[in-house]
Parts: sequence; structure tokens; C-alpha cells
Amino acid sequence: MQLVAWYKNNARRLPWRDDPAPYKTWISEIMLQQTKVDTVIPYFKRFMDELPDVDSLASVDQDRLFKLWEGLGYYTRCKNLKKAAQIVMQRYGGELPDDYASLLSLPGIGPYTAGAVASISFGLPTPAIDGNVLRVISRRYGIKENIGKIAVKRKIESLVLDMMPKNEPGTFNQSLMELGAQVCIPNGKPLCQACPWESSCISYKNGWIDEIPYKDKKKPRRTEAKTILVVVSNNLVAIQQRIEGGLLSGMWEFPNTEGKMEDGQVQEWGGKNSLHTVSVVPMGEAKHLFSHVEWHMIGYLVEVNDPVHVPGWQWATLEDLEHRFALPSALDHYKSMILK
DNA sequence: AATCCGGGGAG
DNA sequence: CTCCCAGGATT
Repeated sequence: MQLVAWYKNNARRLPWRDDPAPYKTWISEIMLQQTKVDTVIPYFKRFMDELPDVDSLASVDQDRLFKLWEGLGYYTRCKNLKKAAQIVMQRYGGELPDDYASLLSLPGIGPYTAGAVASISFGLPTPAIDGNVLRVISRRYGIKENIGKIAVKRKIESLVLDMMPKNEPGTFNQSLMELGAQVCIPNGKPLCQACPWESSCISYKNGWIDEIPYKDKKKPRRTEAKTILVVVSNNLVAIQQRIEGGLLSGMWEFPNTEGKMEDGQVQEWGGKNSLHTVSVVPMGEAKHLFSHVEWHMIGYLVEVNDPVHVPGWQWATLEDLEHRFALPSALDHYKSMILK
């Protein structure tokens, strides 16, 4: 088939392609969820060096795991990775199950990842429908419907399954994704002259490239104002852990409040927490963007005379701060200011 | 079906 | 700025 031939001549050499062992494919596919290849590569290499097999992942220290994931985002991915590894140890004797349904049942593995692992590592004829495939297929077949709809995804999945060469499903799935990453790229700028499907592409023929794939517009981000309190006492800094379940769940951060406080209000806030404030120094403002939230932060360096006990707080050394897993990058701005 | 969940790079 | 990335879980 033309597409697979194109792939064999144009595939990028990627760390997880050298050896499609189930464990490597699994880890790479989880990391690649909503994350670009170039971003993943260094994380994947570090991860494999530290946790080369299911067993080591199942028993890894949580802090260590977070540190390996720090900066990748979507942190439930790595929590689910460890959970799944423990299930694989208990229920499957340490080997990833070699069927779609069992893979799908593992935490963090959805329809795409199950299909990818099943086809790439086990040679099973299962589709793996990601953003690339939705774009490539909807363009080739001139599908103008909203690719965000489940019904449209199912239709595309069916088309992929029909055209899949059953002798090399993994290579075929990767070919579709690679075409989407290198040639049939987003934002109306595909390199159609380099496409093995140029002559059979309905969108190319009809000039629909700018309209397909179609998606609903995303709703705008909500903004949240916050005051970040960097509370220091001698060499110690106060940090707290974010609640489980929400944004940056379980990660460490500086104490903070809703809304922007003035200098005087910081004094008052210190009093309520039984802090003996020595000085309050404004650290300026910082902004951080998430996919659906926008943090507008103002920071204060609050010097207190004693590291008194405050419920939920821990007093860390500046060195601890560097080793703490995954301090939210939104707060890196203030972290770097006190480390100087 | 909608919403939440991160961060970064390209245009 | 906007869009999108080898998506999944939850409601």
C-alpha cells in the first residue's frame, strides 16, 4: 500500500520505535497523549533508564515518579501508570495483557492507547484513532462533520479498520499518525505535494483543506486571581500540598489565597495564621496559562521570626524545594526569586 | 455529551 | 492572540 511504503521511507527514528516491546510502547503512548513527540523524547529516555520494566514501575517511590513526570502535564497519567503496573504484576504476571479488552481495562488506557499497544506490540488488527488520524481520514474522505463527535469518530474508526492491511496493523496505524505529523499537518497548511494520498484525497481535489477537519471552537479560559505567599523563616520556606482531585492534584505549592492582596492585607493574613511577621516584600505579578484556566498571581515574600506550626504547612529548606516533586510551574517564577 | 486535566510550540 | 498535540476519566 502506498501509505505504508511512504512510511517506510519517511518514518522518523524515535526511541520507542527501535524496540516495540509492550512496556516501551505503553509508556510512550501514555506520554504522547496530548503531548508532542519532541517534548516526550527526553522524558521517555529518562523514564526508561530509571524504570526499565513493569516491576520497577509498580514499586517506584511516588515522589520519584512525579519527579520523572514533572513538566509533562496531565499528572493523573503517571499516577494511573503506577496503578496499572501494580495490576499487571498481580493479575498478569508482570506482562502486559495481549488483548484489546484487557488493555482497555487498565487505568489510563483508553480506546486509542489500547489500540496502539495491541497493534504495535502484539500485531492485532485494532485501529488507533488519535488527532492525527481524525485529521488525515476526515480530509481524505471529505468528512465535514464535527470530529469531536463520538459518532464521527466511530465512522472514522470503521474506515480505518476496513483499509487496514491485516498483516501489519501496527505499521499501518503508525503510518497514519506519521502522515498527520509530517504531511497532513493542522492549521490548513498540509504539504499535499508530498502526500502519498494526493490523488485520492477528496479535500485536496475539492479545495476543502481549510474546512476539514471541522471542530467546535473552544470556550475561553476563566481567569483566577491569586496571592502567593512565600513565607520564609531563616532557611525554611512554607509549602503545602494541593488537594486531591482537582488541578495539579496532590502537588506542592506555596500557601496562597484567592484574589489579590495589598501589602497591608498580607500583614493581616499573617496575624490570622499566628505568624509574627518581620517584613513583607512585594515580588511582582506573574501569569500562568492552563488549557481552561488562567492564573493571575501577585506574590509577596513574607519573613517571619519562627517556623510556627500552621495546619497543612510544611517547612522545607531551599534545597528541599529543588528536590520536591513537581512544584507547579505556575509558581516557578516565585521559586526562582527566593532561590537567588 | 460536556467538562476537566498541563504545558509548550507554531503560526 | 488561537490552535493543537500518538486522550482519558468523570459526570
